[in-house]
Amino acid sequence: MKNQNGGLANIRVKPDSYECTITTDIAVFGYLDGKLKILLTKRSLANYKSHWLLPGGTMDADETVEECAKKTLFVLTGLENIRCEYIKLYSALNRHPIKRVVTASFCALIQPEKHPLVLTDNVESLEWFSMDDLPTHIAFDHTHLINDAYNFLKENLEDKLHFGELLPKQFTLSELQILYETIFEVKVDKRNFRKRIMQINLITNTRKKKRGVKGGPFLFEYKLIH
Amino acid sequence: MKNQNGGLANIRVKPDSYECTITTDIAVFGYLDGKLKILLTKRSLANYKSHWLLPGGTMDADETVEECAKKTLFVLTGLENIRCEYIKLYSALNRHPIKRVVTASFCALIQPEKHPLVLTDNVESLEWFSMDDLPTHIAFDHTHLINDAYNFLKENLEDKLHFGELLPKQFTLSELQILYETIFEVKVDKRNFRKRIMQINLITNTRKKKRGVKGGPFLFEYKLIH
DNA sequence: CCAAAAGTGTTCTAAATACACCCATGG
DNA sequence: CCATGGGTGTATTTAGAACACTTTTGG
Repeated sequence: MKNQNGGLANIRVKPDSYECTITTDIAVFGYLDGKLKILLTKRSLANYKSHWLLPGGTMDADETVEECAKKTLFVLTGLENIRCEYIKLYSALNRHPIKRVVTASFCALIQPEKHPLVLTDNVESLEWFSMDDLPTHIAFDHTHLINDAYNFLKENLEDKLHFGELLPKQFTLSELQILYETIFEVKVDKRNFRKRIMQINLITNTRKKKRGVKGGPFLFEYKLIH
Repeated sequence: MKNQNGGLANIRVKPDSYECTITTDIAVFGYLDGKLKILLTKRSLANYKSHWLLPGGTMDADETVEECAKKTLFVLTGLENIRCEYIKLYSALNRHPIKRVVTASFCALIQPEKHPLVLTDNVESLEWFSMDDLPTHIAFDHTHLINDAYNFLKENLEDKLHFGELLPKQFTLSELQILYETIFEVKVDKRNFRKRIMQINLITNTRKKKRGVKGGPFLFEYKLIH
């Protein structure tokens, strides 16, 4: 029990108090080639050079952690206007080999086809990895961050079943079901899945049929406003 | 979109990067006089002097946010060996009138009778407040932190119904039910409540009867190991 | 026309809810 | 002995799970 210096807790402006680098990392998930993928960057700097890691960076004085996560994502990947959700905070002491760093992690869902990546010299490389085939060399504690993000994604989807960003604007119920089964690694009954998804009342039948597919399935889309 | 300086995101050791004060605040809930209460401290320093706020303080270089929350709680209130859970992170720019501060908030449940408070000169005052009768002058954005903590508490209890720390080791089912009804501000059916709580299989009937109460109710306690 | 995928309804089971009386104890 | 609170079971409703056949379309 250190630092019992009187009133420490209330002194939020104490000039000599410890200050810490805050970083953000963002787990961007996409659905590609029938697989759930995550976007990783290849590190070009010392400490874990050429290891893969989540896109992330240090927070500046004039931005919230969420703004930082979005800005960093743009700088590193060109991705813009992405909705992201805060996951959790990592404050263990040994996270970075050289310097103490506290990290806020975020999660985002996008449709890779609609969001082309832009490779800049800010990263050595940029790639979508299948969740079941992640690279072996991952920097820092990002293996944990990735797993935590995947679990967060599953919990959130299970509650809300809002996959909107992972699919094209219009999609068939089979496509939605396959996405569900891919993410959760389960098989579900078609009728029960449809009953459940329609009950949630988030998607609507456009009455248009998708051409080029046997059976002539209807196209659905997410309802506006929520 | 500022700070597009190359490789910023990967440079976690960049020497001139912004560093920020991190603080923790902890919402300690207790059940006293039939009401759910929260422990607040009275601020003795400039900026919101004599306003009430959650016990909190700045994180040091050698501690995680959770360690900081526990240490600070001890320093300010004498409370020790309290289990606490991380709630969320606050990083808005205007949270403190003078200095940028990023705060991690925590939640804890204790039984006030078992944990006497120790008033030191670290705080001006220290008091349990009913959740439905909070003081009017609350410092910083702690009104939000308090509400967020209360909602967090409710969500967690609803899932797990683990009130262990809020009651004496042994308690009657009526006491447990009244606590439930107090926290959630609802009335529930006695038989259904009992069915549900016994189904969860977290508490066990000691077969001892509580004396001094009409009807001679049995005393229950939480099972060990979980 | 036929193979492949889409669409659709009912039964069964489990969980949640509504509801009323008798029993034990303290005073 | 009586007033107060404690203890208990059943019937109903609702949500989730299991399950098979017909229709539409592409090739």
